[in-house]
Amino acid sequence: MRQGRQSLRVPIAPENGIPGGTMEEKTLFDAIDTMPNYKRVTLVIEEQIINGNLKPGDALPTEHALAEQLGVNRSTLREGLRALENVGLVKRAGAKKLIVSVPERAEIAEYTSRAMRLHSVKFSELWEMMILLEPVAARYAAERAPKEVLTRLGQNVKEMEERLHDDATIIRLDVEFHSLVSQASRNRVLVLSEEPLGLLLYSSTKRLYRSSPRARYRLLEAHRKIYEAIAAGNAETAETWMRKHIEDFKRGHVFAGFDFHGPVRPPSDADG
Amino acid sequence: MRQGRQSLRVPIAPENGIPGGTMEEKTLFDAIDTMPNYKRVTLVIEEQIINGNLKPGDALPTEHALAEQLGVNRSTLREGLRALENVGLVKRAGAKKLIVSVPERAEIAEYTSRAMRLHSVKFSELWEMMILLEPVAARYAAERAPKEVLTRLGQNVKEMEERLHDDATIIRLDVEFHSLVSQASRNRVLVLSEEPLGLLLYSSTKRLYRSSPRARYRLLEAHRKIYEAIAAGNAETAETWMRKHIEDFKRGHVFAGFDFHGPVRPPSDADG
DNA sequence: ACCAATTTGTCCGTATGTATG
DNA sequence: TCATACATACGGACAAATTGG
Repeated sequence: MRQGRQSLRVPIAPENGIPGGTMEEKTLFDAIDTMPNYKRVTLVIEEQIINGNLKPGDALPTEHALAEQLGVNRSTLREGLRALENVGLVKRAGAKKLIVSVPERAEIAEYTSRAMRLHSVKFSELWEMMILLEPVAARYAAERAPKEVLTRLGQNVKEMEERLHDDATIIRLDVEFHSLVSQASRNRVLVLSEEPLGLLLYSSTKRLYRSSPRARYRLLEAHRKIYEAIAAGNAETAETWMRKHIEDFKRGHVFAGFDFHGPVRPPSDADG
Repeated sequence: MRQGRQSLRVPIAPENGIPGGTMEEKTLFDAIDTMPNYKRVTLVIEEQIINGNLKPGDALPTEHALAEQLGVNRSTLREGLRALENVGLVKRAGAKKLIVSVPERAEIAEYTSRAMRLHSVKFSELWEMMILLEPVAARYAAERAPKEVLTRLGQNVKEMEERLHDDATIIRLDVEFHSLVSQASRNRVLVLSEEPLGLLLYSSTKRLYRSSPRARYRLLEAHRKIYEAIAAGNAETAETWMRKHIEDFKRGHVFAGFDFHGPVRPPSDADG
């Protein structure tokens, strides 16, 4: 294959004179590459981003220019770009040009939660992680929460008070609350580990609050206590309440008849 | 744009009669879409995978067939496919056909660790997460380790004994050891959260063992103790030793003159 | 082991809507 | 307003590799 003879002029892209065959005549030139050019495009650009030659915010050359520089056709180049785009390493800035970017929290969380769902992780696995992360996040939050996150946390609680009977909203707020707590911990690794959990639980949580009318009051009360503890800088209390909250969540889950050791349900239908 | 008038024949792909403008003349047709077709291709296929209509292992139709079904040009379809390929949702099965797949542990870890690195997370953030996850992983491992993982753990320790002075190897084994412990915990969420940490620490760990000759002995000793505790089913001991191990790691790191609150270094040079 | 059909990888040329100057 | 540049999208083409007889 490869009609146009010009291959990528990149460090590791040999001219590939020997068509990647299945046999080896000599062990001299043992085995190598044969990687579609579109993939090489992805790799070289990715590399430039990772090693810092291309920094987030930098605008990429036009497709035409890039294609010419790399010595591939624009179609080929585009295939390579799409791959990067989908991973969040490049992004459109104004319909026109592409800029280098860093995958954002939300994207990462979505990617991870999807992966977990596809692996059919069990509710128990998820919960074990929650009971581990959330209380500590609350503790750190009480110790270090930035003012603006604290403010948003307060708004979150208030909004939940006001819209306590709007199912879709309280679940969104619930996920957001926990995300905010982790953000308040000022530990981005913690945030990136916590956020996918909320997304994964989205659907089962929805079913929970639909089936148990009193659950939402307990939810609100817990959030309020946790928020107050964090706002007061009381690490112990924040952690303790969060732990209770997570344990309560499990009880509610089991009580509502869900299988603790069953797989987390896919978000299937009606999850706007 | 969009020369060929035929848009995707998918649930949520409206014929898009109104060119996506920036103004709205009526609130009647409020706002929507205007999404490149290649992206829709990505989304529809992704959706089919997530909701289970396409199961891992299933072979996708040929590009020609797919393009026809979706009503787009093959080039467009390919762009959409590349995006999926890069995220691990589809994969090549023998140069010819694409099969649906689930992103594997390794891929997910790589993606996540790259994202964390691009976010310039600090060593302190990483370490806080380690001191949280690793001891618990060790505890669970002691309680539930499957035999084969236990075996691999033993092999890991033995191999480290034998190749204690091969820098590249001990670091690989170190990362592997912790990954194995998390796998032994039988909690895949834990695994997916733990693995990226090891990858991120790769480079700084390497520098650590180069600069501190005695560190590797402490490393081996700790791994041995942890392994024995896990093998004996002694949860307390396993957890305790792991905690010591992680704290020791921090001490070594600081002692070697690294900035605890500095960013984790990029893997830059020489990281085979 | 060879041939024929299929499929992928790659390229070219072109049309069109949109944004920028 | 108009011209230009650029991204999206299409159609057609062909070489190489695979697959099935």
